[in-house]
Order: sequence, then structure tokens, then C-alpha cells
Amino acid sequence: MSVKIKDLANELKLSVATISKALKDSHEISAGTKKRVLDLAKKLNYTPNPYASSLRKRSSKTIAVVLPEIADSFFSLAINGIESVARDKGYHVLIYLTHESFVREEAILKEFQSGRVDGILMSVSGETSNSNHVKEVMAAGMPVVFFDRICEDVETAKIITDDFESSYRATSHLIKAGCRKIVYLSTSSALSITNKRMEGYKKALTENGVKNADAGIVLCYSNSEGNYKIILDLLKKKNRPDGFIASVEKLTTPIYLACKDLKLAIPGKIKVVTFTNLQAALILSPTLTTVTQPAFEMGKTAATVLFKSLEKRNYNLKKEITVIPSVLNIRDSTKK
Amino acid sequence: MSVKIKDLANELKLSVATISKALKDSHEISAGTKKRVLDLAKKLNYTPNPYASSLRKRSSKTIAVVLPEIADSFFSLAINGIESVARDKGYHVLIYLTHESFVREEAILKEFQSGRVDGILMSVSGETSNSNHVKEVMAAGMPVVFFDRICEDVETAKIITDDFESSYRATSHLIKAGCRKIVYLSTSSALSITNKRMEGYKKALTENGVKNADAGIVLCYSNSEGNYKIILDLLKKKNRPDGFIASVEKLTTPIYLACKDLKLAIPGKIKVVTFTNLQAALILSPTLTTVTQPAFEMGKTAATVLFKSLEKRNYNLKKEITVIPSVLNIRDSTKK
DNA sequence: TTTATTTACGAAACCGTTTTCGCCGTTGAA
DNA sequence: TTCAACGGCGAAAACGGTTTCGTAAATAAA
Repeated sequence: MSVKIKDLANELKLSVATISKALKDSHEISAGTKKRVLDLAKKLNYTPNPYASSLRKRSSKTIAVVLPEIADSFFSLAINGIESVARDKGYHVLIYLTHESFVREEAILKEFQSGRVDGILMSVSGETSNSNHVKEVMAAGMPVVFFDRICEDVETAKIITDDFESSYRATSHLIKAGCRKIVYLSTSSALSITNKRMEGYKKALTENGVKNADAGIVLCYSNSEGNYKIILDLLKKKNRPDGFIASVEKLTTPIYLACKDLKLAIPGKIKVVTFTNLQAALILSPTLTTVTQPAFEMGKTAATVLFKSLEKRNYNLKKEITVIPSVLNIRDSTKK
Repeated sequence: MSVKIKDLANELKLSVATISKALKDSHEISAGTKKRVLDLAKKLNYTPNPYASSLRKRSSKTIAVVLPEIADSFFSLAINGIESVARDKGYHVLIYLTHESFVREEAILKEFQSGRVDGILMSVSGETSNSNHVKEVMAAGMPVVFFDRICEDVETAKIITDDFESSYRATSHLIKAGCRKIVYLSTSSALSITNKRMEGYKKALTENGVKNADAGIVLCYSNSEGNYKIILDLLKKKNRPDGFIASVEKLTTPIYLACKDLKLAIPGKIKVVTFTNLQAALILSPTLTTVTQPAFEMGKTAATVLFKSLEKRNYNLKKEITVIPSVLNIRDSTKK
């Protein structure tokens, strides 16, 4: 059994109250006593029981990070950002994966009513179209900060990137490179970021005289083989696309594979741009034009905003939207 | 303030003891009472305070995962595996990143003396050569399961892959493909997995008559530009290597870039194999021969083993070493 | 009928900290 | 000299569950 305050108290002939105060450098305790306590604590290797303290203080010094999955390099980087500031602030971070399932997301959030965490950072699942579960936990006094995949109708802080603009830029770039039949490959249609990206895509098209911009939007399922098949079929059509804009990282492999298998040259026959943070974009052949999101920074500022609200109790999280721009890295896959 | 057992007790004119027992379906409580309690609990949206319960039961239903970083696709997959079984078992998972720093790792482990978690899954940092911090927390009764990057001198369960054999296979494959000057690109020399891989590499070389196998081992630093420079310099030498075996994923990009910049054809002038789980290996050009580790499975079984020891108190973690083999995916980057 | 056992529940201790409040002795001001 | 203020500490009540133990009534065994 580990050493507790009581043990220190017995050893030093002091009360537990005194020990507790001494350990947190209270002004009520004399310098001499403090030193005796600290020395003994170090000697006996005392570490406070976090659960006792959390129970009494009604604060856990831990936050939850709720994500769809970590398969994507975006979330890997985001977690790194989150963890780095959490560690600075002395917070612990619990991680929960929804695996893109709404019911899981609901179940996870419901648990947070209990006060297990002091705050929540989340990126919603692809199935999430309803935000009652989030509103409920917020109504119970739990601060929530969204990053990347947000719920637009929930009034709280949101850290996003310029999905509309970057998609608009990427699409415009394809058009300037000579594409006339650009297909936007999407996954979940429920997500606000997907929709914003689609809007950016559509705006670029309509600005360039394309009537039916919706026609170029193709939904891709989750599993890898299915997506390959979809893309392959697209490319086999007589009126095949001459440009792809892939809204998620994992579509890159099926696109490149399908083009290779059909011997369609990139960028000769078809140009490609992907939303991704993969470093390997540099060594694909051709090198891949990407929209890279500021994943690390988004995680970092999401955490920073959350901690700000945890530290100052009257800090208002509502309506605070931070936009960190993505960058379009033009490479060979969209060469004229 | 959220609803607690006392509230339920008052409402139903029962004692808190009865409520507590009813909620966990104790045989001491009649079916009728149980139903009344459960119904009211659901109606009032009661969620138990985890800290109160953890304090009393001296178990937290949470585990810690201590990792170097999540930059690598290996750890992303491993976390997915860990989380999936943790969720099944009703456990929570705290995540800690050492960023390859030994002092961080020490500080993190020290915190676990307090009983914040019931068990630890870890993959040690690249700087970790000494295992006292692990032994210390284990001496305090905390179960630890290593996966992938283990401490060999700590007696506990370890989930590893066949680093020696897979490296041996990869190197032999390069030799069979005609390579005579194979360089092994390593990062941390402290890690047991790095060393095992080096041993596999050396065995393959010496079996094939190479005298000074150590000469082919090159240490790469952590940052990307530095590694690029090292590789570039290697390739510029008059007696340049004709084969690379890269021990970590992140070396892939600098290798391909350097070869491209020097116009050295892969696999014509130099053949490459990398330890990686990157899906993009399929679409590199040439496609990359890889040693892929069973990352998801390793995470999953590490968690499974840990939970087994948590459930049965007398379960012996010592000496239980599980080896899950890696697979060598032969692709074009090592073509004859 | 008496005794033993079971059923269904409550009182209270307990987990390890934090925090309020009160006490005693010393010091400063009046 | 008296009273207020203060410094340094301890007693005890929280925090919200869990668990042990006791007990009264109901049932079973004798």
C-alpha cells in the first residue's frame, strides 16, 4: 500500500490537515514545518491519491478527447498538439474513439455527465447529424471545444480550418490547370466540413460556368476495396473525369491504384488533389498536390482554448470560432 | 449538480446502501426494489461518480498507454487495437507521450504510483536504456505490459514481433536480389528492437560472407532534414550502397527523395526495404517493399493480456512473451 | 412450538484529500 | 494593562460511493 498523508502525519506528529496544507505551500504553515513535510514526503516517495483529491475538489485535472479514429494522420498530429499543452498544464488526457459511430459517440458523452473529466475536446463522427448528446453534456456544465469536425448548431468554441476557401482554391487550381470534368470524392455527407468543402468546390465550378455542379459529387464508402471499385468505375466511363479532389486522406491510395491499373497518367489524363497531411505526398509519383490542414496547431489551440475556460470560470466559450488556414501545396499531380 | 445516490435514496425512502446494492444487482435486494431503483435512476439520468467509487474500491477502471509519439502509423494502429478491447472491458484509457525523452518517461511513470491507473501498457522511448523507473512502479504493485519497444531486463509480459527474423528475412531478400553493399539505417541504438533488427541484418550478412557487418550500420537522427542529408551523403560516396534497410517509417521519405535528387533509380541502382505500416507503400513509385508489423494485433493482445491480469489477481505476468510475426511484403523497390 | 435460516434492508465505517472553523499563544496597538 | 490581530496548527466535516455488519421479519427445519 502506498504512503498517504496520514502516514506523514503520524511520523511527524502533525495533523493530516497540516500536512495537506504544507504540501500545497499554504501560508498558514510555517516555513520550518513545510520543509519537514516536504522532506519526508520526498523521502517516503509520497504521491497524492488523485481520486481522493478529485472527489473532494470536484475537479479531475483530466480532459477527454473524443475522435472518430486515429487511422488518419490528421488526428495523430492533433493528439500530439493536444497532449503537448495538456502536459504543460498538468492535465491528463483520456482518449475515446467513436469509430465513426453515432451511438458510440452518444454513449461516450453520456459517461461524462459523471464528472470524470473537466472538459471535452471533440471531432464528431461521420454519422453525427444530431447534436442533442453534446448539448446535454454541456447543459450539465461540461465545457466542450470542437475541432475540425464541428456541430454547427452547438454554441461553443470551435477550432476549424478554412474548408470552404481551401476547397475553392484547390478546385480553382484544377480548373486553371485545364480540368473540365472534376469529380469531388466525399465520404460522409453529414459532416459540416465535408459540406463546406463541397460548397467551395461548387462555387469554383459555377464561377467557371459549370451548370450542374452537384453532378460531380461522388460518395465513397468507408472500406478501402469499395472505394477502389467506385473510383475504377468512374474512370472506366466513356465520359471519365479529368480531375479528382479527394476530401479525405484514405482515398489517395485507391485513386493512385485505379489510375495505375487503368494506365491513366497523372497528371496527363487526370489531375489529383487530396486533403491530407501525409508526408509521403512528396515521394509519390507524381508528387501529390495536397491541401494540408494545420493539424498540430488545431489540436494545440483547441486544448489551449479549453484550458483557458477551465482556469477562468467565467470565461465565455460561446461563439468563439478560430479559423486556422490550410495550405495548398501544388505539386506534380496537378501539373498542366 | 448532478444527481447522486443520496437523491435516489431520499426519493424512494430507502437507504443509500440499498440503492448502491440495487444498482449493482446485488442478491441482497428484492426484485421489486431493484426495479424501482433502476427506473428512477434512468429517469433522473443518474451517473455514478467514478472518483468516489475508485477511491473506495481502490481500482480506477482505467489504464495508461505510454508511447514515444503518435507520428508513426504503427502507434496509431496500436492505439486503435488497445482502445477497442478497453472499451469492451469497460476501461478508460489515458494516453501519455514521452516524445522519445527518458526524463519525461520517468516523470510519467512516477505519477502512476498514486493509483491513478490499474495498469500500464508501454513502449519505451528511444532514450531509455535504464529500466529502474519501470521496476519501481511495478514494485508498487502496478502491472505493466510492454509492447513493441520493450525493456528486456524487466520481468513482465511483453508483446513483440519477430524483429530479428523479419530483419533477417528482409536482408536475405536484398542479398538474393543482388545487393552487396547493404546499409542498415537505424535510429536509437538503445532500443532492444533496433538491436534485434540489427542482429538479424548482421546475421544475414555474415552468413553470406560479409566480414565487417557493423560497417554498414548508419545512425540517423530524429529530424527529417538531417536524415535526408545523411542519406544523401551516403549515396554520394564513391562506394555507395546498393541496398537500404530502413528501421523506421519516417526514413522512407528522405530515402526516396535523396534517390530522386541524385537520379539513382530504385531498384536499379539501389534497392529499398522499410519497416512500416504505411498504406501508401502501394502507390510509391516504385512500390515499396516493406516489413509490416501487426500493429493493431499487438495493441490488442497487449491490452488483452493486461486485462487478464487485472481480472484474475493471481495471474502471473512474468515471462509471458508473445511474438506476433511481421510480414515481408515484396514489391518493386527490391526487384532484381 | 421452538430453533435455525434466509430475505431484505439500514447504520455506519471507510477510501484519502481538502477545507472550514476554532483554538491557543504571541505580538502589536490602544 | 487590555484588547485586537495574527500566525500556526488541529478537529472534524465534507466529497459520493462501497462494504461490512447488524437486525427484524418471514420462512424453513426440528
